[in-house]
Amino acid sequence: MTSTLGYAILAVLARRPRSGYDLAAAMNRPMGYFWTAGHSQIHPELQRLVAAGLASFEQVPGPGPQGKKIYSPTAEGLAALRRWVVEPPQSRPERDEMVLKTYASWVADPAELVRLFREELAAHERRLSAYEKERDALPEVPAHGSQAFGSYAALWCGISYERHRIAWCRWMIGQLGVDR
Amino acid sequence: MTSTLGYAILAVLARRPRSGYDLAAAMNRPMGYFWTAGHSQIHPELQRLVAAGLASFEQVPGPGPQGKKIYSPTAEGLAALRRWVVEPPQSRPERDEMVLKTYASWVADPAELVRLFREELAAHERRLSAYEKERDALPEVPAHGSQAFGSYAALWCGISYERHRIAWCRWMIGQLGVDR
DNA sequence: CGCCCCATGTAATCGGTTACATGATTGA
DNA sequence: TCAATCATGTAACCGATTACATGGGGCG
Repeated sequence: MTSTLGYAILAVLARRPRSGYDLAAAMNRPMGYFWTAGHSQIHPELQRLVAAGLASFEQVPGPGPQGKKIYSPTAEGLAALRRWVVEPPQSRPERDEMVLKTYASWVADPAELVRLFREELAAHERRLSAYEKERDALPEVPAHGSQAFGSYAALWCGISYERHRIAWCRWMIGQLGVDR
Repeated sequence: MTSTLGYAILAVLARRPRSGYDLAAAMNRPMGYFWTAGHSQIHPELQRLVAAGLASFEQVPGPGPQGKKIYSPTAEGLAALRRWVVEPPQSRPERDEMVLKTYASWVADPAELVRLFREELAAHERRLSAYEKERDALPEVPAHGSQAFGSYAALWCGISYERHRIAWCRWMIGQLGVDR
């Protein structure tokens, strides 16, 4: 019906109507952990959603040349989101630069590789702390059907991912340090 | 010096010189697990690498209108690859459609969600088996500095990732099944 | 003879990023 | 009055995907 970006926008608007500006801010953080979009992508997509009858807006006074527009999903937009959520995801090809470097790591200097993976390890540890802090601000086991459940489940995935990545970095550092 | 695609190509050619066709095949499997490129992307990039002095080719007879071209990295190309491997990766924004669906899952039907995550779980279990099979074909602990080390370390990451994803799917299925 | 695999290329299109452009409100 | 923040948009560019285009070699 619409692009994945369109559904990402509907997913945010379904939680609370807001302006394109606030939408861009939400897609920076916290949603930016798993989906990002700049305002130059969001504004045209909002126009398309309105044209397709999936979203509507209310013009209210405020800053900016023409005031601001508060967007909401229409009933049709909400129904489309509900359908899209349970559809199988379209597989997009993986592109992981760190794994690519690892694949070619046999040509590189081990000491430099250890430095690289130590930096990577520290970055993932920082992200893990940030995720855990956000999770601890949510109810222990949010009821399914509540917005908090969506946030909690996404954070669970992020925390698990960072732990996997941390374990990998530690293993690499151990391997590279062993025989030298 | 060149694009990430260029380094991906150099990483494959550093293991063994080959034609653009074989390069495309390698980037489909097994390398396609973490980096992909079609032949329509590879051929122009090879021309750029040659123009930049990072790769060279030898024309040999074979099928195709003008025979085939076997590409190799030049000494300069290998040096560039060695430098690139230990540089910090340029952070590309995450885009995970499954997590996006999860974030919006509070609007959807729980029974349909369970079906979705069961399908996802099965797909990750299949991939895990494939990775483990490939890993078992490699030496137990490949010596660092050998090509097998790069393959082994990339597979270690893939296996760890699939396990993380499997744990997440199982947790989601458990959560959605509990209270109904 | 026809089909599949090998082999190399270009063109059109699409999603996303960066840069350009404008202007109102708020508060120091 | 000046700067930061709020606010909305367009244009240029870039990487990647899909489609178009050509043709040789091997095999049934």
